Amino acid sequence: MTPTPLRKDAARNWDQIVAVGRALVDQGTPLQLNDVARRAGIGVGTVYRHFASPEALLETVATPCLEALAAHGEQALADPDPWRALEGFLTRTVEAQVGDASLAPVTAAAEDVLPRTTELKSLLWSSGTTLLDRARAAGTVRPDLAAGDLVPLMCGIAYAVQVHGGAPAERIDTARRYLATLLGGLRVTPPGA
Amino acid sequence: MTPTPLRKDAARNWDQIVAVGRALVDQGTPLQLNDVARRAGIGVGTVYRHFASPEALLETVATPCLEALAAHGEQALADPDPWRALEGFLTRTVEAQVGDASLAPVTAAAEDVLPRTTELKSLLWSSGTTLLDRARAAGTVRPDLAAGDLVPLMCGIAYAVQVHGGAPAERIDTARRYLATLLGGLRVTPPGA
DNA sequence: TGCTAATCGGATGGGTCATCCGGATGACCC
DNA sequence: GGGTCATCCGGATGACCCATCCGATTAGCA
Repeated sequence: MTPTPLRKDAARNWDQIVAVGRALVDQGTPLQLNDVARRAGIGVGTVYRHFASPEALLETVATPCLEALAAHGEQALADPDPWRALEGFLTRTVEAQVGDASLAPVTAAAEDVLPRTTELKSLLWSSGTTLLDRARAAGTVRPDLAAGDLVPLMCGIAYAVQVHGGAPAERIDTARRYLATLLGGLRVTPPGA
Repeated sequence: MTPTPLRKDAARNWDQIVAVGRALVDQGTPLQLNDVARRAGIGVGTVYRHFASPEALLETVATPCLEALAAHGEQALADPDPWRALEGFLTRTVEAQVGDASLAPVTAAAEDVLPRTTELKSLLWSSGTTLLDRARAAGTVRPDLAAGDLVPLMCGIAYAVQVHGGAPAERIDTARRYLATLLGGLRVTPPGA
């Protein structure tokens, strides 16, 4: 799977670049490869060789979180309650998007630059689609909601939280409130039914 | 109100610039003043004198639509049915955001560059707040939704529609579906109650 | 028609971005 | 342990985009 195991110094620099990228993302600074190189104490050429574009670095930074989400998505399929499974899936996904700034742009992007990202997103959407289909078949969600609506709605919630602003702790609370509102609109039959 | 009535050629150029800006916005091209000048057949300096930044031009382009929304907002206050008034207000606002690409960035921006924009947004938010408060007092909306949530949620819907993509006609349909879902989550008592 | 003040509009300087190539270094084999 | 080679490092470099400034021009007015 790894065509060339990467030389020792190259691997060290790779880690360094990703670490700086993660730090920049966390503090909300837009990724500029020239800037990343300066902060990492590494030549500009090295950074551009490892990551052809800021998007490539961003996707790399987001990969671990995407992997966790994809894993949780597959695991949610085991839940016998269709509505609870969908609810948990959406909750976890939205909270991850709000908590990790690298996720929102990657999930909203129509095109990916890393194959791994495409693969993970495909897995994640596949889980979401199945969960939504199951819930619809059980009659617990609006029938006019298609699988293609799942991603936009989650991105919309994340964006709404961003527009609302506030401290990180407050933002998670906001996200939960917005998601609860949306879920209330998604659900057809009351929870007690 | 108009400190200096603007010279004839200056007014002509102003109109020309706004027209080009409107055209660019409609076709989804990001506003670059240098580019606007070239397309309008006008010197770069002239464009920068009329509009200090791309945001200023964007806000100018969006102003007519904002004025219409603000007018409708005040008019909605006359509706005796609190829920129907709020519903109509949100519907009109979201549809305008989806139909006019200049609106979304302006409404989502925390800071404005034109005083007129700030004034119109303030009017609009004021109407929205009143409508929401009235609906909450009537017990027809979730009690945990604050006035500050109105703008983020509408921007979130508009963003979700954008992520969903598709042709303009399809986008309005998508917007209506998303808004219906959100409204279903907002409402506490069924419409017939 | 001539004067004045405002406007026009391109040439110009600063800044950012991505690339390229000579020097250096790690990996492998003898 | 030493030599050879492929790979990597990293800053200097060129191209591009943006915003400003000032000489030339034109509209408004007596």
